[in-house]
Amino acid sequence: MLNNRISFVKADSEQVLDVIIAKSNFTLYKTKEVATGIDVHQDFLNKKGATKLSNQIPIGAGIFNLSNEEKDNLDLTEKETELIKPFYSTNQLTRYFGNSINDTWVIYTDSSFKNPLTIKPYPNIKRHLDRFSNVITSDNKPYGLHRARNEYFFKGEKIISLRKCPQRPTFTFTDFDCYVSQTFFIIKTNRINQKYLTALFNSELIAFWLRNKGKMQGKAYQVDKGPILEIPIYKPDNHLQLLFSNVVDCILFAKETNLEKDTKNFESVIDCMVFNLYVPDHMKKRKIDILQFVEKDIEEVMQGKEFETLTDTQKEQVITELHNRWSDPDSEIVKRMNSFSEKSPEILKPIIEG
DNA sequence: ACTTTGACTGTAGCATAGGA
DNA sequence: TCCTATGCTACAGTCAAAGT
Repeated sequence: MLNNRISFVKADSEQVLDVIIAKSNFTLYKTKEVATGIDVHQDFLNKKGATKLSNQIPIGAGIFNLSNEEKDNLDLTEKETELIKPFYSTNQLTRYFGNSINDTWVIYTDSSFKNPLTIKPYPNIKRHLDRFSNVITSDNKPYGLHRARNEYFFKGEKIISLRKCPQRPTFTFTDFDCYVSQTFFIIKTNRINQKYLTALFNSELIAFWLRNKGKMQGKAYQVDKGPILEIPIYKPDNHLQLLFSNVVDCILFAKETNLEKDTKNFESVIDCMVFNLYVPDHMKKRKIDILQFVEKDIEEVMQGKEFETLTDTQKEQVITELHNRWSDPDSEIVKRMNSFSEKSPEILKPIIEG
């Protein structure tokens, strides 16, 4: 019992969870595809540290993290700039969308910087860190981060997962270099469409699973590595992954361009598409399956093209048109979505209302 | 030697009490 | 009645013990 989580699950929910788990056909690799963020230890000077340094340096001064201004003031050489990486927090990383414009940087020194000789080609960074040497507690001091992690995870396409989510699980798709602290986990895989996976993880169905089978801290989701690895992932065929990916593209573009601040409509459709993936026969029998209608709408509106290949104007048109269709109370999709609880009291209702 | 995670600390924002 | 002080809570961020 010692290392197992205890969960208290209502009887009707238990049955639904069994259905979800039975659908799982994909598992993330424990070390190759999921990792925690950087353990910086001293990001900015805190009160205790300032006292230790005889209050010669103000509280809040950057140590391993730097503001734009602090970074500029260091007058770094080109070589030194290679060590400075863009650092992101919850300010930039939201559900689905991450803003690539960062306001904080990290001096990304790995464990090789435990050897003081390694810092030689970086004199300005050395001078900066030397000012704080008395407060740096890193295993890799004087110049290395405590845990730099495998840099592979911070680069390119990946999903950033917020560890503590007060409202609902928060997964961010990013395609730019993105260095984060252990506030986050990083999921990076090429075995499944990562935009599809972002949609799935952000969905109501997975939130339901995490509430019951994951870890909670009061009302907050604590999405640790264990729960991430145990999420019952269903990997559909490429065609369906692409369908989800196109809807995610709409959300990302809308959030990026502030086209439509509220993308809740698209997110709800994704929630329902996920239901359809996990209990297709059940929904079809009750005439509340929606995937076929979503597919038809997307095909009509995008005329068989991929979202990413459209011009910005076309993208805007696509989003407006889909939004119109998916918020029209007379459309088949919306009618079906609104009748889930009534038509499926034994499966969908516990998820939606649980 | 490195990773995970429970528990701790700090703090923003809100509510309430108390004083002018 | 209004303003300020204080307390409370929820969330965010930090750290080091325990685990691998």
